Amino acid sequence: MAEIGVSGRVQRSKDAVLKTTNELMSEAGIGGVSIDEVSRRSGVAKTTIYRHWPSRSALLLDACSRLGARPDLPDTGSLEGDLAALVGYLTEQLRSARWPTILPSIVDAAERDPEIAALHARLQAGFAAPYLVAIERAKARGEVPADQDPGQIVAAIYGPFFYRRWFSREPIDRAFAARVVANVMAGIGRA
Amino acid sequence: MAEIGVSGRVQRSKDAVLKTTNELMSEAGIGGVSIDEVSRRSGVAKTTIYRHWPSRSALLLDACSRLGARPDLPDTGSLEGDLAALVGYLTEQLRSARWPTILPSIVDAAERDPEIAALHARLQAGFAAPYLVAIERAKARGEVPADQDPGQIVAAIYGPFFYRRWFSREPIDRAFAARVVANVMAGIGRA
DNA sequence: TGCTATTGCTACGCAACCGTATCGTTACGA
DNA sequence: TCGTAACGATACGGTTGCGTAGCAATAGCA
Repeated sequence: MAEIGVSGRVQRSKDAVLKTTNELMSEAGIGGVSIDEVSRRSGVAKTTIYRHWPSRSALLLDACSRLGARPDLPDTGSLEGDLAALVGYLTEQLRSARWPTILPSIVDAAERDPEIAALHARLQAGFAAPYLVAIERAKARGEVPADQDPGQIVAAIYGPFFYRRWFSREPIDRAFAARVVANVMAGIGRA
Repeated sequence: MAEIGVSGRVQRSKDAVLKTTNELMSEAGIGGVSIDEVSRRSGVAKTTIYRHWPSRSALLLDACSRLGARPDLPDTGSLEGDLAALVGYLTEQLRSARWPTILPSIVDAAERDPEIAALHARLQAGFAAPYLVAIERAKARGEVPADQDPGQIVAAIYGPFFYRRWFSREPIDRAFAARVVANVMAGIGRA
């Protein structure tokens, strides 16, 4: 009987496959990942891969679902402080993390594949969550008018960052981040 | 001698191929376009396609380079008015045009393919241009402080729209558009 | 140590796609 | 009308990828 320990043989194989899959995704996009290549690179036999995932898309789904790293929820006492912290983390992630390279693939696939769309929605919710928490707290403190749409604020923050990262491809530094927050705060002030 | 008229035989073939390529791109993404399928759907023989484009990627490049429709440059006399007009056009495009379906593919490919990256940069410049013109005019009128970074403003506008369209997938209506412009104007006021 | 689940290896069959070659057939301008 | 450029149809070779099968090797628990 194979009572699978946390680092049993199965786990080691799975980990190796998932790691290689992630690397390949960031190098070649989702479309550039093939089981044969994952097998070659990871050293795990193709047969074994198919023993753990029923199909290519199942593996990709699995690998993608492990992407979003959550930031610690900051609680500085003011919305501006919380946003500054969150945005600093985002700036760092966009510079060094691996998911920014992969996300466009997911967005593209989500445009047509409903399964990927569902996955994307989950990731998206994870991204937005800490901002929504910060905004709700600010509302509770009376810092933000109750009729303000939180989604609008989140869009005003993430939007410029994502736009720069994937569309205009301009650099994203602290000055940029600070101005995004300042603009958002100005917009809230006048609501 | 084949003096190619505007609607010669060659042009008809090319047009049919490009049209089909565009349809396929919006249905299946760039990665989902194959020459065989384009040939089947368009009725143009594969051989003929290769007579006009040296390779698959050449065809895709060509098709993608014909994407961005330019809006008329508005000139309402105020930045807010110009932005409202431009943003109204953008809202309409995001709802009904075909390029929003295709652009994620381009963004994804641009992440790795330098040729697509160059194409993407050209498209991007076309998108940003009318906004930059409006901002420059506003600066000339003294409506916007001269030290304001135009790129920052463009990001503050496009960002939320693109974020909603491809990331949060929330609806984009006139109310949303109006609030984006209002936020931007508020941010400029405090610069 | 021995038994069993798990893995590796090799080899398939099948499909899709790229890009080329050949040759007969059409459209169209001179 | 007639000649040539452009096109269509078919076939091909090569590559890559998916997913499966069969069997030998191995690791790890009992």
